[in-house]
Amino acid sequence: MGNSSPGAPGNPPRGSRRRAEELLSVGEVAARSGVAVSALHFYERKGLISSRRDDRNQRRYPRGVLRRVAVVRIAVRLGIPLATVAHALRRLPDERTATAADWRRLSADWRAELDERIEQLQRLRDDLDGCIGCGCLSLGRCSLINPGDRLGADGPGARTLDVSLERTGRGG
Amino acid sequence: MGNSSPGAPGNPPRGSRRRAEELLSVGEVAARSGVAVSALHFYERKGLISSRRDDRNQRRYPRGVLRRVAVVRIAVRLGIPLATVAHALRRLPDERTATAADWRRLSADWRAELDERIEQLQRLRDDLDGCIGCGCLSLGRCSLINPGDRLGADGPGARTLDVSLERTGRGG
DNA sequence: GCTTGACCTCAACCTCGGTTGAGGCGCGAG
DNA sequence: CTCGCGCCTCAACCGAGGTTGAGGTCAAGC
Repeated sequence: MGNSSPGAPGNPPRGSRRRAEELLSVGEVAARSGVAVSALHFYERKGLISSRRDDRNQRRYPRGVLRRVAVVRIAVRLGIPLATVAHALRRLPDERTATAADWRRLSADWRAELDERIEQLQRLRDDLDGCIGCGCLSLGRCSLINPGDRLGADGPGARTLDVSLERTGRGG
Repeated sequence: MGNSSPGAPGNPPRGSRRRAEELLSVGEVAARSGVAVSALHFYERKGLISSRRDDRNQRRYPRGVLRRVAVVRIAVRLGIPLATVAHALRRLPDERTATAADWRRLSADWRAELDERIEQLQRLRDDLDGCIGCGCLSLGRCSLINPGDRLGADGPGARTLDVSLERTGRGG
């Protein structure tokens, strides 16, 4: 990132002053969105955005792409996997630039996700608070942990640390 | 995971009934903590836990390792990088099994981290709420996004989407 | 006395969200 | 004419957090 000035000296909208319908080059999108060109390519491969090509095979984006990119960045920050975002965005028309209702649906969905994640963290925090209170991340009593330490001195073992919350979803 | 029954038929605490000072085999730690053996090896490589070896070169863990593992799992769920956790845990004595004060310090630190992360998500949520209200993830007005879409029709470009929050810390 | 099972090591592979680099095209400026 | 840049493609790599597999040791059990 951090190359030339805006306005892209060289090629983009040859012989026209900027207009509402104007198409953006990848560099312009990068500059305006703050997202690296490489990331835009990546998003395109992942089906998060799409482009037409001009006579020189260069990507041309309708301005609506800025919204999409913004949405993608937000989703990433919310911890939503790109595949999920791609799925959601695929229901939007490529060209229609998406209606208010489209975005409303997405943002409402993510709001729910966010709520859930916040709640999980808050539960975790409350548990942690209990532990600070007792001063030991108290095994055996603590709701965060409950392996067989003091408790299971000889018991039938295999208590997992599983503390509700399954959203980490790793393991490949 | 999900192999044999607890008690590890084969080798572990040969010829002794379980006692408080007893050392655990890696399989036992795995069973009791719910963490895969491979992950325990991994944690050891990363300096999160440590083991002694018995006469057969097999890992033997003091029971305190269960606490450490629990703490590691919690930290992972909090989104704290293992390197950070390792750093924190390195200040604890390997053998001393850690005092209440040790854990208190850690949990207080992480509580602060957690608070911060919760706040970030809440800010995000509030912003998202505004967007649901206006129905468009409203570019140009929205505090989530502010690229040069309707606003910057010809302006000096390069508004990034940067929305406060730097803690995602990616980019390798 | 062979199999089974827990353990060992080391190396390779996985997903996710990208970045980096090599090699090439085409255009406009100097 | 050459330079530089904006773009193109494709492939490799990064770091995090592990998992998987190959190849070997050792003690117990049938």
